[in-house]
Amino acid sequence: MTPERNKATIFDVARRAGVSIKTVSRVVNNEPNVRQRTRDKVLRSVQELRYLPNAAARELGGKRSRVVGLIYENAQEFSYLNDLFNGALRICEPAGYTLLLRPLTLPDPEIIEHIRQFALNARVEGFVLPAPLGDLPEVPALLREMKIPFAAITPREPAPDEINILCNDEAASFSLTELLIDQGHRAIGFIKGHPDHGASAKRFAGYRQALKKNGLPYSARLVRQGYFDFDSGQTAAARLLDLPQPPSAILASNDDMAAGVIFEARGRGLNVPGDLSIAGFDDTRFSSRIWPPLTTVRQPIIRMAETAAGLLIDKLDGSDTAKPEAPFECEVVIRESTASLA
Amino acid sequence: MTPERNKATIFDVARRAGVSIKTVSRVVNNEPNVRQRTRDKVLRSVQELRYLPNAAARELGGKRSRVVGLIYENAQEFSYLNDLFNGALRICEPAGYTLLLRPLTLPDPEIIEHIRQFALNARVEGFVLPAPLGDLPEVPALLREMKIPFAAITPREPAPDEINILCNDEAASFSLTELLIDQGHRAIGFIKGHPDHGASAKRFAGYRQALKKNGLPYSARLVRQGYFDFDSGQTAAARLLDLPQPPSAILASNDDMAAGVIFEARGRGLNVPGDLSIAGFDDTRFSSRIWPPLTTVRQPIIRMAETAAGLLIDKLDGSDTAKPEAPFECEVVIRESTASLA
DNA sequence: ACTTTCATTGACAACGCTGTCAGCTTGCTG
DNA sequence: CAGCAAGCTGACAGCGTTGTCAATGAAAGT
Repeated sequence: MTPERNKATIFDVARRAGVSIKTVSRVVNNEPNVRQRTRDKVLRSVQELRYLPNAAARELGGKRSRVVGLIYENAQEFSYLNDLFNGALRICEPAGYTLLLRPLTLPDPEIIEHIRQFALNARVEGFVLPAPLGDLPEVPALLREMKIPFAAITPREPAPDEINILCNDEAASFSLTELLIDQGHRAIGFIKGHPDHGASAKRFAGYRQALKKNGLPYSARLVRQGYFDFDSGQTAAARLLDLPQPPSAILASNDDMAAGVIFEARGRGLNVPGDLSIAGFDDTRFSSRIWPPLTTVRQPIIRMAETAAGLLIDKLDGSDTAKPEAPFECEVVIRESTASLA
Repeated sequence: MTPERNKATIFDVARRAGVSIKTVSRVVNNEPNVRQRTRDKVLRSVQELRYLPNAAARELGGKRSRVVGLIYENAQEFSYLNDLFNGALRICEPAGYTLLLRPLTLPDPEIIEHIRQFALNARVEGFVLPAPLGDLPEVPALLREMKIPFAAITPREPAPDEINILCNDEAASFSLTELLIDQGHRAIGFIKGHPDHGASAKRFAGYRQALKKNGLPYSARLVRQGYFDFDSGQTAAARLLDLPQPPSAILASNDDMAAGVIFEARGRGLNVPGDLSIAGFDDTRFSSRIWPPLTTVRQPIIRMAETAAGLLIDKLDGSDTAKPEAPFECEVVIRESTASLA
């Protein structure tokens, strides 16, 4: 347990293994054309000396920084960001990549310049690009111009030649709406998400399809525009509840807005779910911690982030297995904010 | 608007300015002993070429990585982490430092090894060490052994020779308790925080002092151990409310637990704050989004993180102005979860 | 056995910066 | 005006890798 500082260089390893530094380099980088016996010798030497390649020298010599950037909209739900980061980190770290975060505040007229500076300063080799950044046309455009590959997480429209991580938002929204219909609800309010997010349109589409399939009329009066934040959810709910014939259930495009709906309902003395059923999307940290706990949809964000980072690294490492991923499955989580119509 | 890639090296700058690369290096690093005229010439050349020093070369040549590490307990409240990161980043980025995050899951018998590996792999020059990591004795011990300076945020006991960022937890807890007393509450329940957090003891101390100063008896029956998570808050609340003479107000040592208290109270059909006043600590994202919105205490975490990062960088840069910081002020935020006793 | 080919290995020059140290200026002292 | 210190500047050697290319060894074909 000597507290020895990381000291050994490639020369030490080479000498101990009786080979040249170049051979050590080959082994460490998993390059071909090294005899198995030589490889073993070197690996043993590496282990014994606890050799760790010097990242700075590696970058200077070889042009590869092994830095993956994760840019995100700062207004995003924290638990989403946390999952995103943890998932990506779980892949990057063991693969010897550094994961760098960069929050962005939208709207930002200079966003392109910010990203460009970040990419340059941090020598980012590839980006993980979560929604809604992948939906802003200028961001993918910039990255393509800079020839930096990226993995987009739930982009509005998947870019060919790039990595795309999708999930079946639409199907989940469909299921959630059907759940409410099955519970006897006929007038189901819907609060749309932020128009800049690709997910918004998909969730709305799922809602409409479920109505259609179940023979319920679509009424524009029951649909309000929201922006994924608490306040817009509350406002939209107020307007829905002010209708002469208010809905008996409200489906919000995310949990923050659903929390706003609950807030508004309780403020009016309404009983949830007795007087009003409420459902959301995302299963954020507090979805199960508010009263009543929220019926919602859970995305496997950690796994999506892992996959994004994994495919990105594969691409950076050149082991290009370019197989399009199947969409991830969202899961409806039924809690107590929804109930059968009395 | 040429999309020119970052190309210029120190040689290009030197040639254009008609000086040696060493002089450019001096100017870029703000070293002394450069005539003002020369400095200007170089700076102009730097600007014209949009010169950006190559970080890898800098580290390799100079032994300085300019990496600041932020390690944290993964179970921490997301909004706390988010503020922490944003605050630190706001200082690190313009100062030319890279801020690297590393979540840690506690308890972890190998935590020391994990931190050591991270420090070595990422060549971390200094750490920002938020609670509760600063309270684990082995963590500061390791960093001292590795001779890596750190800035501890709200550690249980400030380490001399290190940077300590404090806040007046105790005074805030005192104020919050007095608020309840002023509202007429006499039986005030208290839910302690996780014993590993230094803040827990301070918050508890403030509670006791307020009782004492106002001539109220301290009753151990009204105090329960919690662990900063929702469930422990709910459990503790259940036991307090089961008492033959339950409290009319409950003070939880953080908002997660306070949310648990609300959850439990509502589950029992209690009216908040009519039948039970509830207050928390931290002012997390959902404190104002649950019903009723929570009376709580807000720490200026962003500013604390900024200060931590700033002082740390000063230390790393050698501009050692070693002035002990005054504690930051917490602010009591009064919302609707507390009310006067009828 | 004698090429030819390909797998394996090594020597050495980058990579772009900082540290060291020596040399040149300048300004001041006596 | 010599002498000296302090201020300023530059030449050059690393720093620890990877890329290039040449050298060597082994396998395969004739």
